[in-house]
Amino acid sequence: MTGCDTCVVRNRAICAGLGSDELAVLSQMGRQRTLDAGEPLIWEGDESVLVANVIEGVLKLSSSTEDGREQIVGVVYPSDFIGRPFAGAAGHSVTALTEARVCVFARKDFDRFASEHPKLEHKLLERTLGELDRTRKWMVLLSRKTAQEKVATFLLEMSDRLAESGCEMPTGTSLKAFDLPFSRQQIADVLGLTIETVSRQMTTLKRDGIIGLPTRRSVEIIDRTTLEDIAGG
Amino acid sequence: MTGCDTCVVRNRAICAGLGSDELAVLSQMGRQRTLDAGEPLIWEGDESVLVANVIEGVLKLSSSTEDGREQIVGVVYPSDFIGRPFAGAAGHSVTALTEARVCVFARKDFDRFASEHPKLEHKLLERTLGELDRTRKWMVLLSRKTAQEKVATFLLEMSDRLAESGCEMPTGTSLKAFDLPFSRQQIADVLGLTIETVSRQMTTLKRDGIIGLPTRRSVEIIDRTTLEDIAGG
DNA sequence: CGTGCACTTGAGGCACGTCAACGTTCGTGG
DNA sequence: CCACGAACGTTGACGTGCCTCAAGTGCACG
Repeated sequence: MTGCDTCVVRNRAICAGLGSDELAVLSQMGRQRTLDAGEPLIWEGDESVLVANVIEGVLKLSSSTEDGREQIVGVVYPSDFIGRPFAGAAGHSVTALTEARVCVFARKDFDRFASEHPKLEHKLLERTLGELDRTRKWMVLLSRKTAQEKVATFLLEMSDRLAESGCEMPTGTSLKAFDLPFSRQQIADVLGLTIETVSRQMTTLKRDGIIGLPTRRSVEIIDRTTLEDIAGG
Repeated sequence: MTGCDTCVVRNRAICAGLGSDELAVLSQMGRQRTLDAGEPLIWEGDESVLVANVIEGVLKLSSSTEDGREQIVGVVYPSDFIGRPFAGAAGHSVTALTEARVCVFARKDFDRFASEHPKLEHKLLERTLGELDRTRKWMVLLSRKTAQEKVATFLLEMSDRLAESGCEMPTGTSLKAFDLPFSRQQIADVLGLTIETVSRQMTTLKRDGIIGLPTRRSVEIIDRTTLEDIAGG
């Protein structure tokens, strides 16, 4: 039964800023849960019964059209918040991409606690506003960028966000080489492309010496400047 | 100098739920401003100096790639909130589509007031969460739907949101005929299409007797069921 | 009655999707 | 430890939906 005191995201998640007495109450309400890669946490359309903080791992938020075309509408990393407080239904599914550890709360308990703790709501508001900014930026990518630009942007964003969440380095750094938490299919789902197109773009970038692909799940950014030029916007 | 008491969005905007004394303070901080159609309120990348409530009219939130391709990332209606509290820079431009009336606040004043009034922050949080839901739903449309589906979805959404914001009718109704606050170019920018493609799809829907186009700015939904089928997802 | 802008319509090209075959990695059981 | 099969990824050939470019057409303005 690990307490919040030892939580690795203690100072970055929405819990930051709470006093130790408040934290004690909150930790009574929550419980940790581990997820295997591929394991779902929340299903699209289900009643919104739980919310959570990501402690470790990467998860996807996805939504599908009636005929089964999937689109990943968000990706969350350690210290990010999951779920939909103050509403009845979940607008999207949440699924672990890697092994993950999350701190889960019953939504109703959390709603009540949040309503009584303005500091927490403030943190949550800031986080939600940031997520909205990021989502809107992603909309431009989805509708106005070419496949080449999309893949380049994706690789750069991955390198930045993994560096942030890994957090062994000063903020502002980005990784030169890293393991993708995504399969090719999932990359396609993030970018609104097909698996074949993603594969072709990756191969092209590799052939041009801009990136390296040591194994199927790992990427090395060789010429970041050029990659940024290609990413554009 | 119209006060908040007589404000038409008084009970729907984030101000709802504030006591009359608090409202008095808030109204001291804000001032009403009218905008002509096409007039900008906030520029992308500018320092975030103001936030606002929409009282009347429709405004677009837009973002562009470096080479000038524009994407509309959101559309706001009466009672909606505009701007980015708690952050330095605006991620997107805000421009009036119709004549509009907004209630403007200096961002710093608003930030301070919000931090001291949990009820206001709570309303803002709910609104932001709702906006995030809507934005994510729109992402699926942008990346996974065909031009035909996009236009159909757009027309249905317009009819719903204009009915809501007009608010002379019970909630849940949608308009059968209405005036578009958008030019063809702007519709294209919302849907991530070109003006020609939008025009062609509209013509097709008209030829098939699903919609009517009495004038270039007005739309009549003749066969809503079929339109919903086409919109899909 | 022109002039200009918003919109429509048409012809043609290209980026990406589709379909299909093949290569590679990895887990499983003999 | 190797053999096998399934899942994942790559590559190629081809089709098509939307974009591009280029003329019209109709409506609103002086």
